[in-house]
Amino acid sequence: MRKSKKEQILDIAAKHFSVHGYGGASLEEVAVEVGVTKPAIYYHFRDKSALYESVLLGRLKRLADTIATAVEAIDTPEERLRNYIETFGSFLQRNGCFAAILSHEFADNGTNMPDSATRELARTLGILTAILNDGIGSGEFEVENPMVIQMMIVSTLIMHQTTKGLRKRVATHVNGDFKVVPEPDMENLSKILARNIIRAVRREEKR
Amino acid sequence: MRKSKKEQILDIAAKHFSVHGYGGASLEEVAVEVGVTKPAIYYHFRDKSALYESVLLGRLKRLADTIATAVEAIDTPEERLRNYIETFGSFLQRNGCFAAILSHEFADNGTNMPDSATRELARTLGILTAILNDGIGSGEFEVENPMVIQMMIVSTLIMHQTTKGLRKRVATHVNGDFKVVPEPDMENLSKILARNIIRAVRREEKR
DNA sequence: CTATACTTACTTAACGATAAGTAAGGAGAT
DNA sequence: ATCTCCTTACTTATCGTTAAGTAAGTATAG
Repeated sequence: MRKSKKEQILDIAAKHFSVHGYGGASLEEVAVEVGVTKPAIYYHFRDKSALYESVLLGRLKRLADTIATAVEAIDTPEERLRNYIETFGSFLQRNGCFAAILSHEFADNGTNMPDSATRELARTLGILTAILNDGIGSGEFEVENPMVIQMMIVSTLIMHQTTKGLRKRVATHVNGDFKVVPEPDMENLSKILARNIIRAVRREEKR
Repeated sequence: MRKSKKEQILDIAAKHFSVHGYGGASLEEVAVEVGVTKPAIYYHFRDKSALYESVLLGRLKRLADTIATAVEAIDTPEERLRNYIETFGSFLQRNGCFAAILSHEFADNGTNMPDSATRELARTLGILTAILNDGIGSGEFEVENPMVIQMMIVSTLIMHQTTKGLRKRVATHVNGDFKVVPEPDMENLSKILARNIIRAVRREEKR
């Protein structure tokens, strides 16, 4: 069965928000790509911010749910941490526009984020905090400041996805004589990141 | 001696670009805050993109220079890596608007970045790549993919600076029963980050 | 079975605000 | 008299948003 106009608007809008951010996205352009006129959007959504909230909140809810169910079955903090990072990464990969939307939101310091969205974000980050605290409590982890580990994980995953084009341009100017390492795809990145994070938090005496 | 109008425009524009990004910043608002009219900006700069390039390039050049001179005197890869991260961090702290401008640029995938700017960014990142490769060559480091380490460092430093307000809002919704760790300031963050990164890249056998 | 009433899902047209950019002119110093 | 550094006044384009109208479908009453 074909998608309803409302679903199409949500999909196309997500794409435009991810490329241009909330302020930069044009409802006119969204409407044209959907094949309707601009006021048709206003029939389905109260205003631009309501459309944005709908786009953002759905993805944030699914992210938190996906991670929560993926992580709950696992026993050891180390494996839960690994799973958290890899699940986060594969979610970003499966939901193409999502990382870029978050990226814009971070750059804007959350100016256009409704409270409902920060709530879901808090849920996602809370799971990570719990994992880290578990590991610290059991003596498996040694963490100076969990927030720093959070930033290392979340910002790396999101930035990797978002800055793909920019990195390609930057690589043009690299005049190193060393071999260029191939760009990891999202799945590889999250696995490598997970290993690096675990090396950083694992207790020294245990190694 | 007082600042010239041109310097004032550059300063105020940097602030506006950092808050709203390239597309979101209004030259009218910049002009009002400087105390001139909009065409006065066009007297000093060809157009909006030229003003932006001037703002961005100056900072990127100083960043690369600052890091290059800070790092060159140091011998061991580990200490050079630590110094790179801490110098990067303190530069971001001293240049308030810079992290947010970069953050917007990353979110936009470098759409508004002139080639001159990607060149300087490549210089900054090239120094880091060289340090990592040195450490790998001498057997002190064990790195799966240097690009991942790069992302972990750069994105964490920038995101920490940029998302301060958002993190505060998110923290409101955290319903954990564990004690809340105090937010590290930029100096502490870069020190903690440096220690974490070094734990991640230091060779296992050497520990 | 059909006329009436109402809803759904839009379109056309236009509003006020604001954006980047420009042409022309003027004040003040050299 | 000319150069520097602006201002006034404007154009063109686009933005989010709203008002008003309409074709098509559905539920209901007679």
